[in-house]
Amino acid sequence: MSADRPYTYVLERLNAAGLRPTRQRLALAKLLLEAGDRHITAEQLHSEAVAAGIKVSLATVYNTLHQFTKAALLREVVVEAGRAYFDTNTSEHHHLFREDTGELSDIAPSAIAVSELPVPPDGMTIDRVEVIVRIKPS
Amino acid sequence: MSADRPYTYVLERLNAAGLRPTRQRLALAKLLLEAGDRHITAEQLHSEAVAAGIKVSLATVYNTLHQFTKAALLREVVVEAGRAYFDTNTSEHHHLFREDTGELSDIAPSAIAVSELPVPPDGMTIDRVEVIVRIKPS
DNA sequence: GTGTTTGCAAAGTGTTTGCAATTTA
DNA sequence: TAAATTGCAAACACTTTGCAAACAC
Repeated sequence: MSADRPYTYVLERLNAAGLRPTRQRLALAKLLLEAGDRHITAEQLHSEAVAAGIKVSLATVYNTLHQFTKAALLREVVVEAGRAYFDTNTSEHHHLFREDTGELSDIAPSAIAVSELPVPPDGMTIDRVEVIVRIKPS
Repeated sequence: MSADRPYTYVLERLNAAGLRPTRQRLALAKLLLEAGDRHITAEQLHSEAVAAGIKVSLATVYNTLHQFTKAALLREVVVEAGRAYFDTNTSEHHHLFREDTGELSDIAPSAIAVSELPVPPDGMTIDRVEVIVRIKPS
């Protein structure tokens, strides 16, 4: 959410998804989308929101994250069993995951070339291809 | 664990990891490694073991899976938040994941070419590169 | 015998859900 | 006012842990 398109972008997406622009959703969208590309868990976002004085429950944060994901404002990334990360970068790209800290960052799609993808079985289509580069202290 | 190396392989690995070849560990190893490449969750393996008349608790299955992973008999694969899969194929390869059924299968490393990997930050090394091709009904 | 392993049940995580109260259009 | 949304607490699925009994060497 850059300065020159204040809420229009979010409002459009919410509207397209049939979601009312409530106080909580707008506040969370602001936290999520104003600071550039982010990778965040529900707990982290909830803490941030509370710290910022936004009255919102963890349950609503979870609901909102999933609604935003469905509305294409976010993308879910699975790197650790038992923790869901949400990525504000919804364009095609890959991930670098620091196993010691749980820190997740983007890798530009151009930085990794994936070729010769398998042909999916009949009646199936490729939803997406994820590349996760896992790094750890050497 | 093929017919011509009955328990030697498992015994060696357990030994190398300082793990005693107990009834439970040997039985689980047999289930895991005798049937070729498998992708299995702790619950699934526990069910199989119980069905096969092996007396083992779910806690022990979890412990054993992690010990086997540390001993390089298994590899853990993360494809879904909140569920851990263990792969009996420990060599380098990629995965095809059916999002509707949770079914996981291997993709030969030769089937996907990953190039131009990013250089890890200082003091970090690439632990591994995972490619997950997610498919769903079209 | 001594140290390891097991099993149970309890505790822990992260996430989802039911429902009354609140808010939005 | 009608329908959507929220918050709480309870329920959930999966996983880990503490500790006494059982087992391996």
